[in-house]
Amino acid sequence: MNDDNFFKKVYKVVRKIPYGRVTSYGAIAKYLGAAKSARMVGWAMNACHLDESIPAHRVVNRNGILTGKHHFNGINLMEQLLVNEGIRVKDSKIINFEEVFWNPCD
DNA sequence: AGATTGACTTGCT
DNA sequence: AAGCAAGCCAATC
Repeated sequence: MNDDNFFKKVYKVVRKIPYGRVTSYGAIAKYLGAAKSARMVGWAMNACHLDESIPAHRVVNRNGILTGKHHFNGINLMEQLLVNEGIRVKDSKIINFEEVFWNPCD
């Protein structure tokens, strides 16, 4: 595979997230075989600003909370995007998280 | 070069 | 039930 780096793998998975769906850092990390490396997923997202094709707003923590919204252009942007995709977000938290959750293994 | 932080998660007490 | 600690790897100070 051309994705030798953890980051590359993360990017690939995140890019595969379907519209109107979200996933969690742990789910991605776990899918990559490093369940404890959820932080690295976050780091990858931090660098995702270099790649506009990565829907980082569709990646939240396992609680469905938009923990990384502070890293976006605007505090509301992330929440706005999710709501725009039909995801019910309230106070930086996804209401129907289980409904919109997307498992990379699927 | 060593220490600290960071968009997290899981497990034990 | 709630709080604290450890683990992951890379980047920054």
